Amino acid sequence: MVTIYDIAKATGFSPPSVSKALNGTGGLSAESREIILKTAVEMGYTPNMTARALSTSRSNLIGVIYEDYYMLMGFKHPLFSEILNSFRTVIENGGYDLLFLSRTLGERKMTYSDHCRFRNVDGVLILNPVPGDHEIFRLVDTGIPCVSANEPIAGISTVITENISGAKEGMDYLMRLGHRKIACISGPLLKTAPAAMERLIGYRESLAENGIEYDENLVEESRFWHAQAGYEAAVRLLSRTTGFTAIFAGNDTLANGIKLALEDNGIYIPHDVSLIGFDGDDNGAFMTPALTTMRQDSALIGAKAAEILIRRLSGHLEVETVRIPATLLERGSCRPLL
Amino acid sequence: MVTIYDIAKATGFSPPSVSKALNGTGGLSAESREIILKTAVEMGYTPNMTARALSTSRSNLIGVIYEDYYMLMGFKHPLFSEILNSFRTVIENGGYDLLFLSRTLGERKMTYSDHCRFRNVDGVLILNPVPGDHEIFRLVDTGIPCVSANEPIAGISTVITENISGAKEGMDYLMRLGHRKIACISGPLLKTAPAAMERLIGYRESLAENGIEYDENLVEESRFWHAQAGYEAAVRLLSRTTGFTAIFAGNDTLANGIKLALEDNGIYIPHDVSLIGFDGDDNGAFMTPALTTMRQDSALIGAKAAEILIRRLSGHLEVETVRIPATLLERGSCRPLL
DNA sequence: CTGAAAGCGCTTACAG
DNA sequence: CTGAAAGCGCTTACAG
Repeated sequence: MVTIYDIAKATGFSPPSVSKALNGTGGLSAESREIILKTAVEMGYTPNMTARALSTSRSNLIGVIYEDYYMLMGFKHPLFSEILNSFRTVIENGGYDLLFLSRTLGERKMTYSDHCRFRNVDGVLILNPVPGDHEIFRLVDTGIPCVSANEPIAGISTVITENISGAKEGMDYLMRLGHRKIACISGPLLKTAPAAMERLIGYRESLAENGIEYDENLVEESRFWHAQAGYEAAVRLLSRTTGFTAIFAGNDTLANGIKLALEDNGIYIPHDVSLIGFDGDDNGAFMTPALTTMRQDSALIGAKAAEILIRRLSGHLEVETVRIPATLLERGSCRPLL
Repeated sequence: MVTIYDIAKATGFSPPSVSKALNGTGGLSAESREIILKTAVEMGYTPNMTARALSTSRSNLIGVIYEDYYMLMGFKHPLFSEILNSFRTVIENGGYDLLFLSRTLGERKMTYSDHCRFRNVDGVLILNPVPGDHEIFRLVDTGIPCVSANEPIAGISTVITENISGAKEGMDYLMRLGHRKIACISGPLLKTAPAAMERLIGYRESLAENGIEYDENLVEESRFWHAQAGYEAAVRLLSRTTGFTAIFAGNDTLANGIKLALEDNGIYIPHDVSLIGFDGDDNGAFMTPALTTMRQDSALIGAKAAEILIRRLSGHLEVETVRIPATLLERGSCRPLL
């Protein structure tokens, strides 16, 4: 392994001068720098980030909190994995590496903030925490630069989908197709993970604007976000009423479960009932008919989060909440009412 | 930030003694150790891995090569993401953290092996490389401990699905249902990523064992692994012949494209043609009918790969190839022939 | 059982 | 413009 001492010896300069040449810092004559850089390349020098991190206390490491408590799919999660993809691309272009934060180190328990100190992490992306986890707040309180994706957290910047207007837009689409009796099967209505609540607000706003009275008989809350929960919620809805021509689902996975429940009751999509989802999962394209849905721009969310965090790390302290619009992805699960 | 010097000062011991107590190394009286450990807890000490890594040249960092050149889904990839999930769990339990290896550092190009040196990575999981990438071989040649998942690489341990017998088992299932004219739409037949070839071998073995002649008219190679490629391959197949009652697909995503192509030609599954996939993607459960498939045990693959790498890092040098069986996942896309 | 010394590879003031 | 000194927090021989 070649070090700056080797380069110093080879060129006759001192280690600090080699360091300055390599980093482009400090005053150094252009020729000196050129000689040093050339020699470094010739000798196949690779900087040792561990040493640099120890002396500068900057690691260029970004911690990621990715737990996926609700879907238990981990990296398979259709939405968060996509956010992570684009986050990774942008953050790597910025010269940072990703490191997953966990609460254990071998057998030992540790906190996120322990892990950050342990690895000297520069900043954190809070992507997929356990909802309501107090450790997140404690981490934020340590003052380490954090950014959150798709979940608002007090005191730090957040990038999140325009859930309210997105849901409203999906409802407006159903309205344009002539639907008036529209059921809603929402995700779990938690304050700590407000997407479901926000989408329900959008549902109600659209009803109100279209002069339709809110009917709580048509609204059902699912217990989780997965397909099975959607199925069960749809069964509960159907046990009360079938007086609807369309269903607005809290997300795509729920929508799939809902579709199966309807089919088990002889109700077919889109012939008997129209169905719209939220997210734009790839899964929806595999359904027959393919699922019409409000697509979240996960790639943009991840990229924005990375940009904000990089800016934050270079001293930009302003806290901001960026809302990303959802867009209608028309496929085959909604039909116009005659 | 509290260091071992602070603990040394507080307890009256020397820094080396504190280090020994913390690491459980070297001779130290039980009482001394106890005092030191207790003080460490009281003072809220967290070890600084950067410093430790610099002095021991072990980072407890595992590099991951995850490129996904063929599906371009990144972490959304249904198979590799699942392998990564279980790998992450086991590797973290072993006291290691994950770090993604890339070929760029900010604007600078770098090799995987540069990145490993840069971060002082202890070992590498080769999960999802660009097929045929020479850099992989160069990395392996550096002697850094590597393990590969789902792709055999000379000189290092590999964990990989039993593609041949898995494919054969899927075919045998179709045979048991009475099918004799079975088409095959394989994935890209590359030597550098042999899954498709192995599954085709299984297809042929089953034919042979059942006394059926191989008919190349019934076999079509798709250009990629995604649904669109499956669609196109199915169109090519249909332009030649419709004389088959079942299709064996190279993977689940292809199967979905194949299904759409058949439907566009008025051929329905499973009524007119039975269809079996390979992988066990969640997507298959969203199809109507749900896709029958040979399920790869991704969770086991990832866990095994992590165990092997951990053993390798503790000095176990033996190179092994572990084959994991695929299992039949019966859903609704195959029907018995009367 | 315990500690003084040196070192891991780099950077940061500081002095010239 | 250039370099000698000290330090980042830890561990590893080595000596007592």
